[in-house]
Amino acid sequence: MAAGGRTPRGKGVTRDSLIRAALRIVDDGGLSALSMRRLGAELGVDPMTAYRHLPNKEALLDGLVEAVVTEIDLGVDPGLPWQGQLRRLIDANLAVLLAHPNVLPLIAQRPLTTPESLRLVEKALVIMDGAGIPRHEALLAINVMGFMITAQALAMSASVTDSRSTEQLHEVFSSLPAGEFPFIVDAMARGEFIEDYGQLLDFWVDALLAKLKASVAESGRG
Amino acid sequence: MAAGGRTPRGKGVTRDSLIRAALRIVDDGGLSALSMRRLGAELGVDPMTAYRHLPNKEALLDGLVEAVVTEIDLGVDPGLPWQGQLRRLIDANLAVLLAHPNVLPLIAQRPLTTPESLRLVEKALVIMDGAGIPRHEALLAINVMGFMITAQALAMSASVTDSRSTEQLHEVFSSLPAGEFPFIVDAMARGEFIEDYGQLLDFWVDALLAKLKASVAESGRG
DNA sequence: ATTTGATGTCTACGATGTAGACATGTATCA
DNA sequence: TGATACATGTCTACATCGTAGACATCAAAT
Repeated sequence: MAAGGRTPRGKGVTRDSLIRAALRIVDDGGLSALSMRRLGAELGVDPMTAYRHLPNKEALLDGLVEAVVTEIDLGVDPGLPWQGQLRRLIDANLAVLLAHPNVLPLIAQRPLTTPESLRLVEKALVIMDGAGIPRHEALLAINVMGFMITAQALAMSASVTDSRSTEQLHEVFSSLPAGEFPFIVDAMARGEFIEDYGQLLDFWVDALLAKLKASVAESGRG
Repeated sequence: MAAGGRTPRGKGVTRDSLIRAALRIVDDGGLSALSMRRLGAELGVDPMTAYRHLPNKEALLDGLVEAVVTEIDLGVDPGLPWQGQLRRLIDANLAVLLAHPNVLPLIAQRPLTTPESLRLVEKALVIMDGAGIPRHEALLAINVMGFMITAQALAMSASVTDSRSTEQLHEVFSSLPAGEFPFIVDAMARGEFIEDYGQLLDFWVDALLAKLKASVAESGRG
């Protein structure tokens, strides 16, 4: 049974099927729903089976992050100006992270040095090089982008998921000593606190692109 | 015994002493070293004692974050230009995070809406208001600062702590298919990858301050 | 003197990650 | 063909975790 070219030994569990099962569990149950026992159950298999394909749970989590990062669509229209190309990359990255909000805490804590995320880095380097941005500045910008995209995704998903963030947050703000936090209370009263995180995205992307543009001008002069 | 004005019931365990003990444990054993049992041992007390002062472990972790954030020195010289004042705030914040690198994963995952971190927000708002920065832009900038300071601290502490980041990272890079990642490999060969994270800090702070300056100019015109 | 409430202790439960021995079936080689 | 090795899945077991719930102790309030 289990059709396929190769005769599959056992029940056909692989590193890949384990990671995809884990992603399913995390996507609709949160990180805390993912235990090795639950993972085994998802595949109808003994919990210990996973350990034939992964050294430990940490490796499973690494695989989760890798799987999500691989989903990022790196296709950008080379006809766009470099700013537009970078923005596309950012949006694509953000979209994927928001599609798997429960994986975000993992992504936030792992270095972005896996081969998968390096594809993204390479792409950004190509774009920036074409724009005449000095290599050093490009690498700095890539770091900032990586951090901010994750942070942006965390903020956006938290504002949707957490019942606290929208509801209890207002409560916290309302009970602030107005004498001690005049500006915050005032901003709160005027409803100036950020609710549209798209504005936050535009803000920092704009700041970053402006900085890069300036560095092009400078190095061009030199 | 246990001198003090009030007659202390029991062994003098308080929410405060628990959190300080927890911070000690985490600071020199990592987050994984912090268990309720270990916490009890640190104070020479039954593990369950903590539950008389905290509803659950989550609350303990919240307390840890709160304790660290409270350490931030908010004193800035009002004689400095507003850019310098903001930079001081950033540096002070960063310094405290780096003093407790093991708490960083917690900070990265919690919303910055605790009363303690609001003191920092208020301070930043005051400075920016004095500089004529529109309230809306100020709030956006504060968000970016919060995220980037945490990310910066994570990057800096990881480059020190993780044996991977300095050592195995070079190994990963060396074994890259040069045909597929020409720019990365090239940058690697020239030693252009970031090692001094101070440059990263300067880079994004500069980008942010420039953006704010521009928004002052614009709103002044309008 | 009696009650009350706060604090600390003890025991116990279910869940977790994973080590180690064992079973089973396929591929390899004599 | 039969013997051997290896890969895969299973089973049992253990230490550790967070924490519920009953109990003990003792100062403060009545």
